[in-house]
Amino acid sequence: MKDITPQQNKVLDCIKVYIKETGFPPTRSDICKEMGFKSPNSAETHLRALEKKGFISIASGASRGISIINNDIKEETSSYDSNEYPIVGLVAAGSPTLASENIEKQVNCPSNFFSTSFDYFLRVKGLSMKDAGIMEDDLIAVKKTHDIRNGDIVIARIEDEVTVKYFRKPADDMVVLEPANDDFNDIEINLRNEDLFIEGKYVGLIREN
Amino acid sequence: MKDITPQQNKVLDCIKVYIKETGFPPTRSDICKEMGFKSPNSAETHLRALEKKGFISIASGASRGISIINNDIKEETSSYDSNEYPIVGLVAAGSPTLASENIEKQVNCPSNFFSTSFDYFLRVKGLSMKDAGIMEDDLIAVKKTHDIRNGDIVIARIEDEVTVKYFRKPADDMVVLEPANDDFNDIEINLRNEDLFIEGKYVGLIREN
DNA sequence: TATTATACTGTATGTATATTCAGTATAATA
DNA sequence: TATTATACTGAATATACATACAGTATAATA
Repeated sequence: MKDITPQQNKVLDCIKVYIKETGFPPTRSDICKEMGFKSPNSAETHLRALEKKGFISIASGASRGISIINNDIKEETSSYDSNEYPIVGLVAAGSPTLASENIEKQVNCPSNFFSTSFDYFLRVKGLSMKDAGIMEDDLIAVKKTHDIRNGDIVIARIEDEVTVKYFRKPADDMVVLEPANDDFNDIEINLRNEDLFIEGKYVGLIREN
Repeated sequence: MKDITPQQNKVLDCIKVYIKETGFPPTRSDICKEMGFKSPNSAETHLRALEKKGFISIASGASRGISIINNDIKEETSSYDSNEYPIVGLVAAGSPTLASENIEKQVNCPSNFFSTSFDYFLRVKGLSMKDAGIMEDDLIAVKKTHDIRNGDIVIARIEDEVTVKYFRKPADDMVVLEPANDDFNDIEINLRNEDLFIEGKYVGLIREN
């Protein structure tokens, strides 16, 4: 993308405004009216410059054949910084895959809703994290990551069993998954014998009453 | 909005696709190519019908002057049905007013985020509702209402003290506010002697970790 | 110093395009 | 049964539009 001149930027803006207001691009003549030009060729040369620099494309022969080339990545994510996030059911057994059959529904949520970004929601089953304020049917926001520290609440999978627990690693070959409920016992995993997969990290919670 | 015929719907779709692909609306002739018509008047009459029924508007005299009229309410409410909601700090004493000095910040949140609509977020202080999974610093979504049932979690104010508790009304002149934590005691209010104001009802919760 | 990019006015022209008019035919409504 | 809406073909035409050509002027590059 080459540098745009202030005047070319004005023309580009005027095109964008025109499209927003009418639903279709302006003619050379329309641009002249907006910009105060007296010759359609003024618009034409600006359009050719904008095309050359990659800001627009011009359909040859077609009237109003201007289309804005959107290479502004910010634009797409900043204005409506909301996304559809899948809710995955935490079934007693099985990996919480994002395959459509496991997705309860999609919810709209601002992507900066929690200070940490996240990838999906998991519906909690069971009360093993009750004392951490995580109750049955709560939705926890999960960030897919392997950057886990002691004390983090993680979504872990042992064989086919998915669980939400506190993470602690007392030794290189050992992980302890601790519930936040006295009625449950710690899960000790010897990494030499057993397989442990960390699906992600708990970064936030949503509950509906 | 009148009924659209299947053929008119096809034409409308083809216009939408054309705009999506090119960035500008089609001519009558373009529509003919897409739809297989042999006369531009076929497109013209469909356009007039679509205009009459309110699906598009046609700019007279302009080439490619078709614009899609978006009266799809679903579209508007599902995509960007988001609002700014204030976060009010639950101070140990004082009403959680929406006056700006009490507003921690505004957060963007889809207004249909919880199945029940709500008016503001309250930042929780203390652990009196711990066993209900409401922890210190959680944000609870509050709906201003006086429609309270036994067992609802309410935001109540006694004199200048605001608190979140289970609501129970064993008699006409008595209200019991019950914590969800054995370390705390029930609050009994005799409505004849004491003033109780119900600020609203707890309808949802958000926690950030 | 010559060249190129920017920034315009002004005129001209072929064609792209909207739009009207004249028909034909079918199904739905009053 | 008459009327209206739908769904087309086919031709004609005024004009909306892109686009090229001929200039003028200034600032930036090579």
